[in-house]
Parts: sequence; C-alpha cells; structure tokens
Amino acid sequence: MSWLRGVRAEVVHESVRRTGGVPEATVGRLPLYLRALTPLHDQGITNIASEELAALAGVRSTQLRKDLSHLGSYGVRGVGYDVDLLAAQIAQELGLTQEWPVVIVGMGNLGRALASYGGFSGRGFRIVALADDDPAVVGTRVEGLTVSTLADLATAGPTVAIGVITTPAPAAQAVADQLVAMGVRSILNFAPGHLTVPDEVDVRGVDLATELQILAFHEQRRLLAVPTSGQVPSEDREVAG
Amino acid sequence: MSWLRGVRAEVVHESVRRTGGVPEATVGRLPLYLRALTPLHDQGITNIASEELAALAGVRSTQLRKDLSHLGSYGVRGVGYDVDLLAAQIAQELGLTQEWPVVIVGMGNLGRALASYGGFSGRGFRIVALADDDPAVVGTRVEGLTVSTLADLATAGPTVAIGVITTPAPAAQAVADQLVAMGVRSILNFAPGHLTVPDEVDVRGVDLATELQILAFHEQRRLLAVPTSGQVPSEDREVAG
DNA sequence: ATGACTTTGTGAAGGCTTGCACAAAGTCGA
DNA sequence: TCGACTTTGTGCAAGCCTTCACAAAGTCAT
Ligand SMILES: NC(=O)c1ccc[n+]([C@@H]2O[C@H](COP(=O)([O-])OP(=O)(O)OC[C@H]3O[C@@H](n4cnc5c(N)ncnc54)[C@H](O)[C@@H]3O)[C@@H](O)[C@H]2O)c1
Ligand SMILES: NC(=O)c1ccc[n+]([C@@H]2O[C@H](COP(=O)([O-])OP(=O)(O)OC[C@H]3O[C@@H](n4cnc5c(N)ncnc54)[C@H](O)[C@@H]3O)[C@@H](O)[C@H]2O)c1
Repeated sequence: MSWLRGVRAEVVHESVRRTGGVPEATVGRLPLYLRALTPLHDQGITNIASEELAALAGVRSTQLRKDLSHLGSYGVRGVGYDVDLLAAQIAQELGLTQEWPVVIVGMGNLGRALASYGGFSGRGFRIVALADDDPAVVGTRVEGLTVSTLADLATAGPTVAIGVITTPAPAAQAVADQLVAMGVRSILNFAPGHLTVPDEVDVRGVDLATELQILAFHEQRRLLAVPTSGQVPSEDREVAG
Repeated sequence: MSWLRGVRAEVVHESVRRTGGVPEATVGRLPLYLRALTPLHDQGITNIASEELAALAGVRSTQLRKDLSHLGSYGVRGVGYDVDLLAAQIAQELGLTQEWPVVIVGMGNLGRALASYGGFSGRGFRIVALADDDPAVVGTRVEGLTVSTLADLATAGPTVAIGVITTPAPAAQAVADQLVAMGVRSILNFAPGHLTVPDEVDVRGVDLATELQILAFHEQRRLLAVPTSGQVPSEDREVAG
C-alpha cells in the first residue's frame, strides 16, 4: 500500500470535500476493487478499462462505473482508469492513508493465526496489542507482541481503533463491552452470535458456520432440482451427534 | 444439532414440497436465527415470540416474521414459535438434516485453525479430508486426518460436497479448478481475490482485509464528522511500508 | 361463551440497488 | 481538422428488500 502514498497529495483536493453519500453497497465493493488493482500495479500496468477491472473484481462493468461515480472518480473516456490514481482514490475514501491500530482479543487457534497473518500491515492496519484472559497465555510473546489482559490494555495500552474478537462465543459480549469502554467503536467479531453495542459502535460479524450453511442451502437446491444424477452427500446414518 | 433429528419427520411433510422462492437475503439470515435458537433450546425454553428472537438475532421482528413466512413456517398467533420445531424447519430448509462432507485445502496457519475448530461437526458439516501440496506437510496427521494432495483426493478420496480454500492467493484459482474438476460445486474461499468458476458452482469469499476496510470507512466517517474530539488513529509517520 | 389482549402473517408503500440505454468526451489515424 | 471508434458517466426504469400498518387468529381470565 506504500505505492499509494505518492499520489495521495494530488487526490486529497478533489475528494476530501465530498463527504457524504456513498451507498453502503458501494462501500462493500470498494475493497474488492482495491484488491484487484494491487496486482495490476505490481505488473506495471498503468491503465485499465472498467470492463476489464470489473471482470477481475467479479462485478459488472456498469456497476463498477456507477460505484466509482459516487466517489467522484474521473476516468478518461475512451481510455479507462489510471491504476495508481484510482487505487489512491479508493484507499483515501476507505481511510487507508493512515494505519489503523488493531487489537486482537483471544489468543487461541484463530487469534494466533490472525496475529501471524501478514495481510494486516501494508493494507492499512497494524496489530498493536494482543489480549487474553488465560494466565497461562498472558505474558507470552506472539509475533513480537506480549499478550496482556484487556484490563491492562485499558489502563496502560496503546490507543486502538479496531478490536478483533476471537474468544469463545460466551465471552464475546463481555469482551465487546470492555472494548467499547476503552473507546473502540469498530469491532470485527469472529465468535458466533449477535453482539449488543451502543449505536455509535460498528460491529461486523464473520461466522464460518453461517457461510457454510448458505452454501449448503444452494447445494441442496441443486441436488433437489436434479434428483437423479450424481453425487449425494454422506448419508444421514446414525452418528455420534 | 442432534436435537433436531427427533422432530424432523413431522416437518418434512409440510415443507418439502415448497421448493422455490426463498429470497437470497432471507437465506443469508436463516443461519442467524438458527444460531439464536440453539442456546434457547439448551436453556429448556420451548416457546419464543418474534420480538424476542429478533432481538437475539439482531434484526427487526417484522423482518424475522417475513423471512419465516417464506418458508411457510407456522407460529401460533398470540403465543409465538415453538423453539425446537422452528429450528428443525430452518435446519431442513438449509439442508442441515444431512451432514455435508468438507475438504480443507491449504494446511497453513488458517487451515490448521479451521481443522481443529470444533464448530463444524454438530452443525451440519464434517471435515472428511485435508489437502496441501507441500511435501513436508503431506502425510502428516492433523486432528485425526492424514493430509494428502488434491490429486490423490481426486482419484482415491472420499466424496466431498464443499471445498474450503486456505492457500495463499496465487494458488487459489488453481485449487478451485481442481475442486471443480472433482465435482465440488460449493466453495468457501479465504484467500483474497476473485475466483472464476463455471456457472453452476457457488463461491463465497471471506476476506479479512475487506471486512476491516469497511470498518475503517465508517470509522473515518465518524472522525471526520466530529473533527475536534478524542482519539485519533496512529499518525501517518514514516513507516517501513 | 365472551371480551380483552397478544402476537402472527401479509398486502402495500417506500427505499435502496442494479442494469439499461445513451449522450458526452476523449483517442487515433489519415 | 475530421470522422470513426472507444469508453466513461448518468438519467431512468425495473427489481429486490425492508418497513409499516393492520386484519386474522389465537390465548386467557372470568
Ligand atoms: N478456530 C477456528 O477456525 C474458528 C473458525 C471460525 C470461528 N471461530 C470462532 O472464533 C473463536 C475462537 O476460536 P478458537 O478456535 O481460536 O478458540 P480457542 O479456544 O482456541 O481460543 C479462545 C481464546 O480466547 C481466550 N479467552 C476466553 N475468554 C476470554 C476473555 N473473556 N477475554 C480474553 N480472552 C479470552 C482463551 O483463553 C483462548 O485463548 C470462537 O468463538 C470460535 O467459535 C473459530
Ligand atoms: N492466517 C490468517 O489469519 C488469515 C486470515 C485471513 C485470510 N487469510 C488467507 O488465508 C490463506 C492462508 O493463510 P495462512 O496464513 O494459513 O497461510 P500459510 O502460508 O500459513 O498456509 C498456506 C498453506 O497452503 C499450502 N499451499 C500452497 N499452495 C497450495 C496448493 N496449490 N495446493 C494445496 N496447498 C497449497 C501451503 O503449503 C501452506 O501450507 C491466505 O490466502 C491468506 O491470505 C489468512
């Protein structure tokens, strides 16, 4: 993401005053466009047409153009979009010209996998703290950071903007409450279940079971639609559960 | 999920013929309702009103009722919904009365975390195979399963319905192609990037960076709206990236 | 049985999102 | 300079999703 810094200055003037009015659906797709642009930059491609970029991102070109129009982005008619400039504009709109400090709470299997994941830094985020409440885990070092308790973080930790919850589900609400008390207003929750938070706090939930169940619904539909052919899931025989 | 088996028989007659017409947005919320119902069952609660269940799931009660109306669910006016019966109906609609066989491809940090995650079995899914292409990993045992290559799975592995991709992004498309060639038509992709697959194949992508970037957008909006007060993200000073 | 009360199920309205069609605005070769 | 061609940006229409309002259908105390 460092390659975005260079062009940022030129971009600020154009779009900083254009505050409001980006539809939520568009916001959800901007990261996809940014994701598609990065390899283009790496390949040295400097210009791309909406048709092509849309294919890379998995959307229709008309939707891409409509989305970009909301952030006042100017491509060049007859030519396309400047890859670096477009990426810089999207990054600016998403607030990725600064690095957001992140805390991960719950250093279990998933929490450790996330902590050792390289995809944070360089994409607008930096893990600045790790937390757990298991005395056996607190104090250990993971990826160069010492695991502490949430309570300690609240009194003596670095400022954090985003909290990632990877504790078991029964602990998630209490953890969320503590994060909110610390001033965190953006939470990414991997524990299954709904979190109740004040209005000004933004929660996004990622639930593996939910995703698989949506896939299962469509899979079942396909099998029911053509009941004769092919593969059938493992039969529902007497199992442990 | 075993507690759903008992009532299944009674439910089948009602809804099995009602094939079509569940809106996609509703399908996406059915897992949330199911997730909210499970603890209610565990607490011995046998009946619940839409208002209450909606609060647990994080949606409006009118939306819950509209959603349920699409699968022909009958609550009792003046009373509410039977917890076990409703859960069984939703599970049936989602195809969770059978166990879907799952393969995880890419036994790195994330793949191993998923493999050792208990939330699969008992929720309608079972991991039946693990794959990787690193000779140092192939042949090792993870959670009772021996890691094999995708090629070996294709010729001599168990039937799988759902593939989970946890390889690095550059390998994801090739892995998806192999899964499709094996007959897999449902893919959950954790690698960032768009997968191109035939029409009949269903892909859902989970991208950590995307989720964080959406949070960052709203976080930035809040900070811009009240530019005077409080916390500011870590300043954009000269960093490695 | 009756009436007061509760809660579901749904038609209709409103809002958001997508996709179409096309004018606007540029490039490029001659 | 001109005309053919390419590609963007957008008004508008269609479709999907959510929310409102309320009738329908039940419970429960008397
Ligand atoms: N492991 C996966 O692949 C996976 C996948 C999807 C979802 N999840 C969900 O993510 C969460 C974590 O999964 P996991 O497999 O890493 O679990 P885990 O048991 O390995 O780790 C949980 C960690 O949270 C810590 N913890 C518990 N209560 C806490 C509290 N109040 N404050 C701080 N830390 C606390 C525990 O000490 C432990 O280290 C679970 O909710 C799980 O459902 C996990
Ligand atoms: N680790 C995380 O917390 C995290 C979070 C979000 C997304 N992701 C994404 O998930 C993916 C995996 O992340 P990770 O941290 O586990 O990476 P990792 O490097 O630890 O593991 C990747 C594994 O995939 C295997 N692999 C590579 N090519 C393969 C192929 N063609 N066929 C089969 N196996 C192959 C490798 O041998 C390795 O074991 C990445 O795309 C990453 O962007 C990871």
